[in-house]
Amino acid sequence: MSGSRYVEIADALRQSILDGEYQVGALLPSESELAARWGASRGTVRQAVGLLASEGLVGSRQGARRVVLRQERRHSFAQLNSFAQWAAAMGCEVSSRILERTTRRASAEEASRLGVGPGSDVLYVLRLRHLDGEPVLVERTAYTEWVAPAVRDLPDDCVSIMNTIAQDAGIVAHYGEHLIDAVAAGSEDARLLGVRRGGPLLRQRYLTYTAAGRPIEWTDDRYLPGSVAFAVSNSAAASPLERHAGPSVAAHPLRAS
Amino acid sequence: MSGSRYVEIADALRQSILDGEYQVGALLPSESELAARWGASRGTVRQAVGLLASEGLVGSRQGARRVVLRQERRHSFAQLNSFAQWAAAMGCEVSSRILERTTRRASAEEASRLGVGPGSDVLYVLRLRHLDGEPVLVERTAYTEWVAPAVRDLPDDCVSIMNTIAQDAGIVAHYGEHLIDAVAAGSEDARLLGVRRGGPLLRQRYLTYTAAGRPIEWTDDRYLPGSVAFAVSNSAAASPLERHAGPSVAAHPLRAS
DNA sequence: GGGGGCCACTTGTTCAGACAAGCTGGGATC
DNA sequence: GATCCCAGCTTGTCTGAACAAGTGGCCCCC
Repeated sequence: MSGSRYVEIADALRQSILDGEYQVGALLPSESELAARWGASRGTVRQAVGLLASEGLVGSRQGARRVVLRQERRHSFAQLNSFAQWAAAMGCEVSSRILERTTRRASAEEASRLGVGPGSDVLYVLRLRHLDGEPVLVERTAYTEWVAPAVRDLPDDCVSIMNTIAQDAGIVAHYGEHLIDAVAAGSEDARLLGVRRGGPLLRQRYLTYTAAGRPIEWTDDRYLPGSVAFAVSNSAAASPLERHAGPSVAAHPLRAS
Repeated sequence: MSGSRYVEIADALRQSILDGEYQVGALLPSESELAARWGASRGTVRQAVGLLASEGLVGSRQGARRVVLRQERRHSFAQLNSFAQWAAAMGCEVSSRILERTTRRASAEEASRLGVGPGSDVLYVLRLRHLDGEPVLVERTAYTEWVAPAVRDLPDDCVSIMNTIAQDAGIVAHYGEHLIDAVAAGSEDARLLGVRRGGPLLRQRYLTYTAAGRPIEWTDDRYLPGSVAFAVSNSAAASPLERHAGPSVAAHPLRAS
């Protein structure tokens, strides 16, 4: 693993922070010292600490040593695409059941989001997902036509559709755009989640793409309030240096259209 | 803008994308070509495109040219701290009114979040904020004792407390941690926002720090549903396996504690 | 025509060195 | 004793070079 030296260094530093070797508020060693200690160049060390900064674990100001901001682990935004992956990482037992699976004409919004013609067909899937046995999430997804064959024959209790079609059909979600807001529970939501109609639900709608920028699916997730929250760390000086890394994430409140 | 060379290059590229010179799905020039065109080294160009990637505008895969993912502007997560700044950038008229301002003992949660003793005082501020004349946000903030003097004497209609205390007292929020979920409107929320009690509200709670990691405030914002949504772009880059994160921002659904 | 392999191109990673800009602490000064 | 200034440290930016690894297209062969 670790194909990369800077990931290796970042992993070690992260572990030191998580283990409490560096307390919150403590100063990290200087880049030169870390470079010497690891036998790497300063540029490589900067990629490593840049990774940690992007995770919100450490902060930095020009001229002063880097500071430890947190000692808890945060998972990547990359996992925002996968409820199953996130739940597994949190140590929760997750299960899912597909309640409906039909091919139908795309709605105007679906067609627009997925970038297909208004008359195109999509595969509509309704799923109810549980966390530790409790129903917490109603998921409504529209898959584009070219993805549909990979999804059509999956078992109803498939835990992670994303993972499965990635392995079986080589369809990997590389990018995602998410819209998060609150919405009143509809009658179907209320019945499935066991809440009162009109009560608050946390809604996450998202579009995923392949690495080449081809849309895969448009999903509407509705969470039981209190079961999950979205956590975000940000930094004013968030200038992503050479790190390519990844996942970059840009976000901000948007006016609902 | 004076800033740095790579910011200058990023600004120019961003403008080209926004202007439609590069359409969604189009390929950007290679790094070498950009470097030659700008008379900069490849490293500097990589910093520039890394910035765009962190904004979700472009994506990249090893071996293939960078692709344009979007042509709309997205603001930085940095503005997540400031409703006023964000609204201004969106071209909306924003106004605020402080309805209550009292010094009282910190609640257990406030003390814990702000890292102060359970007996400490905080300055509690209740604000109602409008967008284009409509009330959309109820804001409840607890300021730590050392910040309180800068906030105590602000006028009731101060549009941006963050900006004002940054200019007047030099207190600048450098980092932030945000928790986003949905909650039922309480009776005070319902009265102020003009919704039914128990109806859905989008809640954003956040803690801001100075550059040195010192907590400034703990805030509970409740938005009228439909008035705003949070938008997030993510990219599952480099690491084929799980873990480590994104760049400028790390976030993910968290189980509410 | 279809399949396979080769190759040029592009991005990812790393290095070593240089200067600019901001911070900190200690010493000199008032 | 309080204040100011500076020298040294640390992070931010930039250069030029090199190799590794993945992509895409072209060409050849079957």
